[in-house]
Amino acid sequence: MQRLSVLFPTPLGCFDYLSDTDLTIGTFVAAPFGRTTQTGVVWPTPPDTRVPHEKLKTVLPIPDTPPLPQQSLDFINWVAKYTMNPVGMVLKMALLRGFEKQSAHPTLFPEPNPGHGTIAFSPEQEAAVQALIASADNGFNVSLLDGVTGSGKTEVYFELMAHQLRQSGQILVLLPEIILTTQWLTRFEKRFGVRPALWHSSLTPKQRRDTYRAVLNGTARVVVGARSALFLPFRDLKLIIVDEEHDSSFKQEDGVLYQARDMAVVRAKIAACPIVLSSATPSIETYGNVQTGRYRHIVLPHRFNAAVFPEVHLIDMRHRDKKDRHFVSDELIGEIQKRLTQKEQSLLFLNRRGYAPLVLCRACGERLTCPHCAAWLVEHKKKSVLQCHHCGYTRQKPKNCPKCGETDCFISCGPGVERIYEEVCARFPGAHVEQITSDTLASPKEFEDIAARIQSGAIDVLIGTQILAKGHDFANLTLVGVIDADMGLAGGDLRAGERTFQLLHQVMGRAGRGQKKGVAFLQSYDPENLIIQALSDNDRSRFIQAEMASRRLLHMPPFGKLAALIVSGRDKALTFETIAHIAKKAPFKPDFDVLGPVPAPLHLLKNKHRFRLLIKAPKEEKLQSTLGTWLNQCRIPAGVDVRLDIDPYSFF
DNA sequence: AGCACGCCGACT
DNA sequence: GTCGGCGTGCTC
Repeated sequence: MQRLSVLFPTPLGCFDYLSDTDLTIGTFVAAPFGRTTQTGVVWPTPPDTRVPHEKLKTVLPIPDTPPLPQQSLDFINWVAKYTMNPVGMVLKMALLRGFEKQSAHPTLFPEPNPGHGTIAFSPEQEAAVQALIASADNGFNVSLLDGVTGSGKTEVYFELMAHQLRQSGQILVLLPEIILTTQWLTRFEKRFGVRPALWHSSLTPKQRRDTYRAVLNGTARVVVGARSALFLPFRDLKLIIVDEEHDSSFKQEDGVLYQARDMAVVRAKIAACPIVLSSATPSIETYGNVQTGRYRHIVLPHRFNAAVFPEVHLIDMRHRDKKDRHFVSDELIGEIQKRLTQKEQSLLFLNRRGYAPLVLCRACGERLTCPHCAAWLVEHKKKSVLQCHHCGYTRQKPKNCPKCGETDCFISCGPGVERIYEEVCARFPGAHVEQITSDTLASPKEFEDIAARIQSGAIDVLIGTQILAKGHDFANLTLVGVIDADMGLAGGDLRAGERTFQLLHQVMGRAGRGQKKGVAFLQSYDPENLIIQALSDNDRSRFIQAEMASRRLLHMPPFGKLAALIVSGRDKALTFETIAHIAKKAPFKPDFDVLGPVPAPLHLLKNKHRFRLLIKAPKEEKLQSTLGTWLNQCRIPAGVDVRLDIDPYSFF
């Protein structure tokens, strides 16, 4: 009888069990746990001899299932330590509920053929390909593939994938969920003759199971997925690609908080394989790693087919007639008119769902807010409701003001996509106008349908949120209008400038992807702002230099480390007491700054009061161990939740 | 994390 | 008189 440690996908840590047969580390087992049987994994932690032998129960291995590879175990342990989460919670991300049973007719994943649809490269692309291939067999190394929109980055990394496919092993491609679209897959299929294995949120349970198994037994050679694909149990990983590496959706914002792009680099290191980060607007962190020489820089400076980045025009909204109630300026209206005449398409971008972000009483000024969050209710005219975008709370628009009782007194303030839609429809009654946001689209299928209609020319003006910013090229789209370029800059968190630059750059790049030249317009109330200026001059290096300089000055990433501590609870006083107590016990060290406590910008979320600390430390600081020792000295009362966000991206 | 047991308020 | 709220205790 062998005594062994078993880890479950729970925050509990390892439990000791017995086994009749010798089980290797990583074996999946069915273990009696309490009154149920749970699936766990034989873990390399030494068994705890203090647990008396007679308490131990016996596990059985799950039949016909290869063990979790050692590299997966190492990765899970590493991520747990780095993000300061229980190992079991990280294991939970690497397990698939219900994978134990096998499909009667499992989907097979055909081998992608590296020689299928080879294409001719520009000299620039060829050089990039050669540079990547030259170090492909040198074990772990990181390359930034840095190329403007339309420069052919995808084809370049496809070629590296082909090189790897001619040898052995598996390849992981991470994409932001939103660009896992037919268009990307079509390109893959053209190049490799088959579809890759996919991993994203709308797979069916069977697809999930089959894919998980195929990754585990090595028959899936190429897996393309959103961030969670990083935790799939690859048995022989030989290459990782992270496309759109700057994309903020790589940061997981609930449960275990992690940055998939950074963890992908760690995963590659564990696999001793190369990793390529690809972007037209690299993140400041990645750029920092290029400057220090940790990452190699491979540049594709030109658009393919001689297409150029659209000419950008700033529209200064400060000089408008005060009586003008429209949100789309006359200049932009004129440009749309031109496109309609020329039978070309226009895209208006506004990163705000609904009709109006705020509804207030004309009589007393009362703002309608969510009863569970410190947030305004957003008016949705189409569904004729008011909605909280943070917790989903929905209500009808009241007849009377809850404060002063006045009847029919509400005014809608500010624009959302629906309102721009209404305005454009009113201005161009004959045009085909369509709005696209996450709440007008029920499924990826619906998005494909709309994309096909855009492609066919059935739509003249598109109005949408960031769902439109990436993934699809529309050849006849020649005008992009950004309704509120300053929107993301408000609030001023650490990455506001970076996010705005990346998002708007990407949106503007949608114009002129075909043969015709594109134009972009930025409506701004702050046209002298450095970010807006860099965008309008299409001057990325100016933006990067300014951002780097300010981060260096403030000891912010990548020049220092950052962590956020968020304390939340139903009882406001108790929650504040807890964070005050934690703040008081903060270690005193040179350059170790604890800022706060402050109420979180969303100080009430889902009926929980929230306070924050921001921790700033030098780059050399062993942040996790310092935080661990510190928090171990703090008593956390029941009903209060303390979370750590290492390398935070959001500050709400 | 789940899921039990265990004591105090509003309903048939 | 019950149904059910969530407080704390346990899982090898």
